[in-house]
Amino acid sequence: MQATRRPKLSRAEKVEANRDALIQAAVEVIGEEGYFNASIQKITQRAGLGLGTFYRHFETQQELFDLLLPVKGAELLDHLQKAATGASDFIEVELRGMEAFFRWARENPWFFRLLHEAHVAAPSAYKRHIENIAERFRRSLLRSWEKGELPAFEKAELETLTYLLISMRDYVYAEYVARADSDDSIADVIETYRKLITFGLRTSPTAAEA
Amino acid sequence: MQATRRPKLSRAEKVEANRDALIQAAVEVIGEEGYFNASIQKITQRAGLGLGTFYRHFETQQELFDLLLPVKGAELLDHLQKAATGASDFIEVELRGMEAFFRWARENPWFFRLLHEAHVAAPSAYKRHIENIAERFRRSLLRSWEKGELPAFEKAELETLTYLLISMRDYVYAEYVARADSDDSIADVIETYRKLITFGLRTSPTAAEA
Amino acid sequence: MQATRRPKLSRAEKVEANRDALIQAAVEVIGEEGYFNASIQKITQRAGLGLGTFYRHFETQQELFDLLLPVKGAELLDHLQKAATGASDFIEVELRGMEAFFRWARENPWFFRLLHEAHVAAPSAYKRHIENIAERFRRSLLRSWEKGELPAFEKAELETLTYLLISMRDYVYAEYVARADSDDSIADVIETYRKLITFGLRTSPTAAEA
Amino acid sequence: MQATRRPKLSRAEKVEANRDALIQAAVEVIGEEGYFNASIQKITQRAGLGLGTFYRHFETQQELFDLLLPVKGAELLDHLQKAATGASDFIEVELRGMEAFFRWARENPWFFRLLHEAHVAAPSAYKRHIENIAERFRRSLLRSWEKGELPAFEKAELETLTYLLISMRDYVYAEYVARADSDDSIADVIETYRKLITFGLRTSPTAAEA
DNA sequence: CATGAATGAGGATTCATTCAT
DNA sequence: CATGAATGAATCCTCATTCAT
Repeated sequence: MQATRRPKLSRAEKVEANRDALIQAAVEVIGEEGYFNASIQKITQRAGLGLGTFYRHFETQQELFDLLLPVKGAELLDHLQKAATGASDFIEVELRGMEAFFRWARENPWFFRLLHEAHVAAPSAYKRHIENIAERFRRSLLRSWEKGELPAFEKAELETLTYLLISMRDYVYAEYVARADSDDSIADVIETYRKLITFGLRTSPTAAEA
Repeated sequence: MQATRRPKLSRAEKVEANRDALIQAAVEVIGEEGYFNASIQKITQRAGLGLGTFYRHFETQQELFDLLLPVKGAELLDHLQKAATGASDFIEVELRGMEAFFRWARENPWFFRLLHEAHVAAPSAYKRHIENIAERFRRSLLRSWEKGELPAFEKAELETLTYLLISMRDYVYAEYVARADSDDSIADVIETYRKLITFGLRTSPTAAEA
Repeated sequence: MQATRRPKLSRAEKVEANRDALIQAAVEVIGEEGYFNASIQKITQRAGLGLGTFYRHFETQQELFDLLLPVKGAELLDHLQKAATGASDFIEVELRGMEAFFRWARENPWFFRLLHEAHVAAPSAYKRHIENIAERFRRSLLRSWEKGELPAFEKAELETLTYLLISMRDYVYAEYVARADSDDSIADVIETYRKLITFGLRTSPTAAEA
Repeated sequence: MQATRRPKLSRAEKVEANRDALIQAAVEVIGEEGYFNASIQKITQRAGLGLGTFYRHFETQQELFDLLLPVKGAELLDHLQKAATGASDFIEVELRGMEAFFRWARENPWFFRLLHEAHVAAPSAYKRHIENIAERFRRSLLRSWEKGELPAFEKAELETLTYLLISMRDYVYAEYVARADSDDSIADVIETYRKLITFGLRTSPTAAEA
């Protein structure tokens, strides 16, 4: 808010700012061209820094790549955390989180490429990120299960359920990005998702809710 | 030493054989080391051919990469086609297909890496492959829907349903690969999957089936 | 002598010729600028070849550096071999070899830098080369010793003698290079060397020869 | 904690101390890793100073490198000076100097690498150092010659003799370093050296001494 | 004077692609 | 058609040096 803080940056703050600039630049370059084409040249150029500066902050290119998803993923999860508070049951939590994610993804369009290519370009980071997500999901599912919200499943099945739901969600997210223009159609996708996780394929809602 | 039919290869057949050898070699190298490390050197070496021969069959490396998933994916789909015949409803078709896939994946361990890295390394091929799969899925779902097997959903929702189910299935497949050793645990994963798509999260099976 | 053999170079001969060109180019660049400044860029440029061609012949820059002294050293030793034949005693062998070396060094001015910097830049090659030289020296000394030409020394001392003589010779060589212009002064250096190894410091020639 | 004289350092003394620390650090780093790997980073780190401080004392890295051998060589020569006093003839001076050097080299193990790599990394310093050594040698030889100790040589030959003897001595030194463990074998090397410079190759000691 | 963050020139190496044989 | 030698653009990384604090 205070517009004129710029000259107040101390030495250490500038270092930190450069590091952040490099991370943000990397994230954007990867979003546009993929990990493979994200040369250090391109990253430092976009950050407005000299090539050599990169190596004052990261030992290797891979070190940075392995950092991006954890850092940016944590920012995302923090953001989603807030959105979910106050939801009554698991499905509501899930659908609210989805909406919050959509808003966030609109501002951070590089995120999907960063995430998906990490599977190949930064596998350990990818696993860590998925595990972070799964962890929250798992806890959320467990709470619901303990309240009796998941009558069809045994406790031991929650683990598998976690990953099945994450997989679907990932698809819905991808669709969201693909159809970023039309808010209508994405609403339909969410609704179909809601029905599938609520009632499954076979049961007619009316029968089940009866 | 055994002459075994070698001289029977006509000129054109030899060309075809070399092309196939390159495709198979590529698929194996990628399975072991990923697209990024699948240099043309390595591919031609494994195919037992000269480096330059590659360019007799493919204009660029990317052209081959873009070919692999469609070619190998089609082989897979042919294989699965047969397994599904005779199934009575959608869920049975799906579960039978899964089993058939597991058998096939055991013999073609390179497939998952080929598939997943294609998302990054050969995006157009990836999309085409997903589209091929979706096409069959969609038709299968439509048939079921027409028979009234999916009472909760409208016709327009089948498209979304297709991708949601593919996403989950992909996860189950990945789990299968990860746990290649233990057949037990994978059966549990399938069972959870079956319940989720059959009844959803909320409904207790007994209630629904009643 | 036959001026028009050039087009007769077979495929394999051209490869060999390129390899030789790289070695010769390296040797010259090192002679002029030292190992440290002998970048692959410079070497391939002087050889009239593309940068990448280097790596078809040598795995790394160090591999080439480790090759140079052995290769060129062997050429030198072959050259000296011939010059020594027919000499009667050790000292005559030594002095004749020196002259032959001087003639060779005039045509191969890069040799000294190649040799001396190898101590730092290619230590293993350096050791091998010194050992090659020592080997011949040692044998030559032993033959003389067996003929009673070295009355002051026991057999066990020949090893040390070998290296002491090599050290001095190296200096005389270095002087030769430094004074490449004047043939007179180098003759004086040789003469002083001859007297030192013949009579030592203390003995007057006349007394000893009496 | 112990205040030991630290506060006594004046401004100028502190500057001097830093400069000395850099020189000593450089000498040690070079002794361990060679000139080529003696980055300014490493040198300043070992000196316990900031990287930039280097440039308060030396204009360039090369300037420091060119300083080291002269500085440390002078320290060595001062040390040897004392050892030689009282020797009666040239050969005794020489052998006493050798022993003194061995003792010094044991405490300053970095010296040989500093010296030998200087030939490549700091050629002008190398020449200056050799010249310093030669200067003392030359004077020593001249004194002996004037006393008639070198009957076989004319005055003009002393120059060459100087360098021949330095060369051999250098070899004996190198051997000393290589065999740092065994005092016996080094004594044998010295003895062979003594005989060579005393009697030459041809003369039997008894005959000559008769 | 001391510091260390920033810089970018320079160098080794890889690999898709071309082309003469 | 098959081959593999030659090519050079592109990339990562190092490190001496500069300069603002």
